[in-house]
Amino acid sequence: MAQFTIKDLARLLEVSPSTVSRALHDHPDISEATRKRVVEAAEKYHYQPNVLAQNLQKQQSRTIGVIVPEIRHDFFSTVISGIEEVAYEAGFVIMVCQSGESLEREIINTRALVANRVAGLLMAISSQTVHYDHLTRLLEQGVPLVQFDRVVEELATSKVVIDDYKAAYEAVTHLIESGYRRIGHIAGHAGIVMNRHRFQGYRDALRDNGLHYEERFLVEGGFREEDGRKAAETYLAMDERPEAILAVNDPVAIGAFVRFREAGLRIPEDVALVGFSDTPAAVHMDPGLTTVFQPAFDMGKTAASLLLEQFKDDNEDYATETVILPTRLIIRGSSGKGQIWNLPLRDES
Amino acid sequence: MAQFTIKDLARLLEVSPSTVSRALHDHPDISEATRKRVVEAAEKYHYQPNVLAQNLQKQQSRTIGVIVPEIRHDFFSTVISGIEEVAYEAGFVIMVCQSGESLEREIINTRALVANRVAGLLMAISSQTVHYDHLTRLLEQGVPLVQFDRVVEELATSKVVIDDYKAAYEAVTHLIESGYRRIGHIAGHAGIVMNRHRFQGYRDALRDNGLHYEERFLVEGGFREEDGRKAAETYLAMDERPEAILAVNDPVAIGAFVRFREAGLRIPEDVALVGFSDTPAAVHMDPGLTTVFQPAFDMGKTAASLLLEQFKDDNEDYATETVILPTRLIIRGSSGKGQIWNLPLRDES
DNA sequence: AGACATCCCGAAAACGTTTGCGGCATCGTT
DNA sequence: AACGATGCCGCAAACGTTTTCGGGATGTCT
Repeated sequence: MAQFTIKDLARLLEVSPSTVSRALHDHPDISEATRKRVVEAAEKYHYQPNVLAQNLQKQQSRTIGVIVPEIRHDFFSTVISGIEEVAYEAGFVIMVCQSGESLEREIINTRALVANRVAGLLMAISSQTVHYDHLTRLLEQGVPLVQFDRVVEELATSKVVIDDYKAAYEAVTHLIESGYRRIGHIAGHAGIVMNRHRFQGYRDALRDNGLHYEERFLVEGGFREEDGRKAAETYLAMDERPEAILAVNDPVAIGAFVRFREAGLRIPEDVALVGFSDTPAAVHMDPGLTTVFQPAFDMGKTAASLLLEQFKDDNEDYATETVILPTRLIIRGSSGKGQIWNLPLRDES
Repeated sequence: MAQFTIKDLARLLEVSPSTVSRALHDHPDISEATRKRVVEAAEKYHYQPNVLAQNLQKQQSRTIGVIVPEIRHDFFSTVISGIEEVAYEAGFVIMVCQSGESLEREIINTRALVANRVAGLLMAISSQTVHYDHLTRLLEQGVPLVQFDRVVEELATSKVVIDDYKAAYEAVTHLIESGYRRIGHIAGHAGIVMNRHRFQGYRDALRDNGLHYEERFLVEGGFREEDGRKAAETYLAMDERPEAILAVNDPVAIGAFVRFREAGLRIPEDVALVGFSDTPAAVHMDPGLTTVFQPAFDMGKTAASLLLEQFKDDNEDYATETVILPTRLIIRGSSGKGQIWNLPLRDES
């Protein structure tokens, strides 16, 4: 149980711990002969450096912290996958926390991660994050932070997002071009900028196409399938329903999809649906769900890359950067008379 | 950038570092007065203990390592979610790595995690893990390890799995009771015990119902949708096809599902399908995919709990425990004339 | 008044590394 | 032969904690 340390190794080889340390790090002061001797002995005795001690001494660690609302959500787990990928390449390891959409827990998580002296932080804020004292504190302390997906714009950090406005705009434009006129929107909580952007894109697309925005067709909810069901209920209770609906994300779209089906409505004849993020399930719906593909994996990779970048230039004022990843509207059966069975289209880059 | 340490706090309060440390840990030797003084000052100056230093000193950390094949897979991300949940409750933080189904990377990951002195390890082995030297090494070093889902049985660790044999047995029995006779199986790589168990369950269910196993109906492949497609190709090329198929997991089932559809086959009339693990997409297929529900979230929770348990009794020989989680066959349209649209049924416990 | 226990607190070592500094050989140069 | 340069290595401090040990007050009891 007691670990095999650098001192033990030194004793066995009858050299000083300093020599061992230097030998293992290819320090020029060490002769080739002893270097070899040390390295071989280290191999033989399965010496494994205590990273904790190293980090303590070097005053920096090679772990990066990640906080997301829910790990199990397809989108976030894919982002994390991307993060781990580049972290692994760079010799980093990741610590992952989920806030469960709770501000309190998000705060505790950030505390825990900086207490663990992560080299930097990657996060997507919870939907209940109404103030950012914990994040500004991070910046004051000089902890590198880059936000992704759900970001607070006011904060001077690097960000990687998609162009929610444009994506929503294009999605609605597509619906209009497909002949739909009364177009509704199941929005997410307006506290999150992302949601406001999507809403604005929706609204402007209507305006630019000579349609006017009708508030009664706007339903606000959460991010889950359940919220989509509820929204569908609301629409079903109307005497005049929208012909097409842009949902804030896929689960919500799917929830509405299922509820409409249960009510006997045909998709897309009675009501068309467009989602957001291309969940694996989207392609397998019947008809397939038209949706805005979000490059989740890429998002994770670039967010992590941005953070690593930031590590290098340790000049005080690092120039923050905002990367906007391209989205792609994937048109399937739920929004027109088009094709039904599309092949899966995911980012594997 | 320089951290605010316990020494700084001590200097400001004109006490010794020892006193500060003790005060922050509610040590009885400290008077209530100074305790209060210290705690308030710590709060005021945003003192955050350096966990690295603590861990180094205490010779133990409060982080647990997790290694899975792929984070982005729905099943694993759900397991991780469960792990994080109980880890969070217990004041632990998790380090997550993915092996990408590569043995080499799995080895590197374990090395990195023990180098980081995690308190224990939770892992599901990769499909290419053909030897376990790295794992036996762990046990020799006394690193607590519990395996889940994909386990190597020979290893004397706690495990949490499902009864793959029984689940497969029941699934096939269900197919037989639904009137199917020629039943095929798209198996996973036989190197993984889980796959062998499922195969045995499949085979025994046939035997116990007076049907005999026909090797031509067994197709071996991987875990991904692509593998399901390929398997379907194989079946399509046969002059006599199976009437029903048990797939090793949902993605594979879905891949086959889609391919069969493309070939003009009707499901379940021309070919019935049963999957494994109840992916979110399964319920939204049309017809819905019959599948064996695996309590992924629960699996993560119990695996983590088992590990925490092991931390407590630090007696040398901890009694390893194997927990078998119950599965449930969720019957949907793909395996009979039954109901088509089921509501989502997932573990949220 | 002495003995003793009790209450707080500080000094210092330890956890496993890394690294600046200095020292001893050896070698080449004059 | 004396000198400086070079190559190789060890000493010891440091990173931020925790914890053992002990010690100085104060209080209590004979």
